[in-house]
Amino acid sequence: MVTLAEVAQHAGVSASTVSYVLSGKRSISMNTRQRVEESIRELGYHPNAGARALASSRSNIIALMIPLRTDMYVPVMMEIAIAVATTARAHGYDVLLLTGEEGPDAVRRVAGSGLADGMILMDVELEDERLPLLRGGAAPDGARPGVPADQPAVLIGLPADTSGLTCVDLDFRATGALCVEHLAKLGHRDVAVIGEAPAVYERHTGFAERTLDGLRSGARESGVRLLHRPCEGGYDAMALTLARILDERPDTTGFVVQNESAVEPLLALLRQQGRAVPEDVSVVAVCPEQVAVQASVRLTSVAIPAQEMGRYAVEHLVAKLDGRDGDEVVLLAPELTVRASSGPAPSRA
Amino acid sequence: MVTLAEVAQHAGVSASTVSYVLSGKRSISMNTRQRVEESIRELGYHPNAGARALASSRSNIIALMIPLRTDMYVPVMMEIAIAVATTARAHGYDVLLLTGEEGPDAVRRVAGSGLADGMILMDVELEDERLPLLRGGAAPDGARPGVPADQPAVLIGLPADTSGLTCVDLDFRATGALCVEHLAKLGHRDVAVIGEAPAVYERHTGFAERTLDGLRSGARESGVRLLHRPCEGGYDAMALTLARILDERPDTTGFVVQNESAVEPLLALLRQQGRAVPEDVSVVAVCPEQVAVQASVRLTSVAIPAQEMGRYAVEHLVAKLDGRDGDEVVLLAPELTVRASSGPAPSRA
DNA sequence: TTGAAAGCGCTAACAC
DNA sequence: GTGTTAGCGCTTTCAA
Repeated sequence: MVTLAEVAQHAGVSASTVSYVLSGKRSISMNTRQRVEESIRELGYHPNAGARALASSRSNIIALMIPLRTDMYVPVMMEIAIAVATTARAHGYDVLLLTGEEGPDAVRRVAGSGLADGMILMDVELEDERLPLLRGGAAPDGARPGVPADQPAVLIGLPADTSGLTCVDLDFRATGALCVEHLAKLGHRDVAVIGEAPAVYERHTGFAERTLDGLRSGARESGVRLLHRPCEGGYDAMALTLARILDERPDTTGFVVQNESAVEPLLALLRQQGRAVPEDVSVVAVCPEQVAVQASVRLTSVAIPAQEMGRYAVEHLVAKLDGRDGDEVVLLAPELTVRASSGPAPSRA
Repeated sequence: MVTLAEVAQHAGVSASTVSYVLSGKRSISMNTRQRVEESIRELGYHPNAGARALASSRSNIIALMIPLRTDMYVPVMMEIAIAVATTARAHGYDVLLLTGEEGPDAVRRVAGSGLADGMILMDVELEDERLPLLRGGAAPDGARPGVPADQPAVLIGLPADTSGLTCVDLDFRATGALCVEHLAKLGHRDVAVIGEAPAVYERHTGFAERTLDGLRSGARESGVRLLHRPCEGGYDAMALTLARILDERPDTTGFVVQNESAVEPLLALLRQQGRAVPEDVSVVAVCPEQVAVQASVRLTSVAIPAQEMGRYAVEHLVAKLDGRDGDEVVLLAPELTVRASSGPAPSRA
């Protein structure tokens, strides 16, 4: 293994000079810099991560905590993870992948061991157990043992109480409102919402409830009747859900879907029943762009900006680590793209 | 920050004793052990990862390199990643997430810096650029600069030349054979294969080509006529592909699909054309279990054992790191589950 | 069964 | 613009 000392010797300079060439923290003469860089290349030197972390108290690693379950938004998760990894690298950080499995312990472990300099949490619940560990130093009375004052973190998602936290998310409230408004403007009076699996609501994931809020208040304002039904993914579950909906509200002409794995089943079922999209019924989806354009009917949809969220999260975290940035809640504005699945409500029979 | 020295002082023992309590590398009296453990708990001590890595030359981190592109198998990737993370934790390792973006440089960087003790590579191409860096110490003439003799690694996927490498994968050749044989036994004589996107073949990803091999040799043996068409995901692409297939081989009654995002479109299109599944045509898929059971017709399929591959990869890697295991190629036997999408070929008109 | 002490490879004062 | 040096917190001989 090549060490910094060996590089220094090879280049005929001191160890610190090599270190400073690498970090750029002090000015180096043209000549010296070149000799050092040449030696580095020639010897194939790579700074030792452990030694660096020990000496500098910075690991240059960001931890990303992803949900263990895969009952929702798998492609979104993946896209976020990739965006996080890519953006992190661009800022000189590597990414440590944690699953939700360990829960709050993972936060303690990673923060306590200095494994990562900061963390990004996905799938945040409204009252998330991990949050107390992350909130800025305001410990009520004295330090809690084993809990560092303040672990720099960014949440992707919005908990109930955001004080002392930095969060990034799509504005799901506005998203919900936008969806009903679109349908209302087209003359739809009865709208059904096909939501995530019941489990998603039960664990009080913020985004699902906030979308519902937005849908409801939007419906109130535009005089639309709303019916909300959670739905497991897949064809069979969707068939049952749809039957129930049409049973309770036969006049339903608008659908808002927030469940990727219900999209295609819904379209297939509507086709089977002879309900044309968008002539008889309109469908608006909240889903990744790719799902919307690959569906059997190109879907009017609000895209989930996965990449953007991942990028934002990293950039805010890096800013925080550099002391350039404080707590902040960023809600990305939803954008509704009209495609082939929504149109004017049919005139009543 | 709590250090080992502080714990030692608190417990009234030496630093090395605390270290040995933690590592279990030498026997400690009941009494001492308990005092130390008590101090650790009381002070909320977490060993510093950097210091540990520096002193022991082991980071206890496994690097996982995932593909950057998301043109295929997203849920599979995700499932593997989660399985890797979970299994790694169970063995005391954390997981560093690398994207394919950096290519071979990532291997050099991670290996050279001692950031990770070993790596797991996904999406391996037949002639992968990263492989020369991983192959066991057999450098032809002298060491190559910057390349450690042997970076412990496990591939998920199979390159053309597996010498000096450890690999885990589904036996895609057998998978292909199994699929045609199933259809052949049911009396199908014309089978069409709907494959991955052309890009997947162009970059010579092993699994796609090996599946095709298996399909072809299976077809030869059972006297089945085979037509293979790559296909981008989505409804429109599938429509075109299907039209071409039925144009060239109107008697096609069997389909093998190896492209998740073509499955549902195919089923919808067949329905639209009045071809009943499985009465008129049979469909066999190579896809994750979840996709098969959630489809609009429950699919006869060969499952992609994502979890199992992830787990295997970690366990082999850990064994290697402990010097318990050498190079090895493990091919998991495919299992075909018969569901509702395949049945006897219709008698010829 | 335990302690003392020498590093691991690097960073960042401090000195010139 | 460059060199010297004292740690960073842990592991692991060596010695008792």
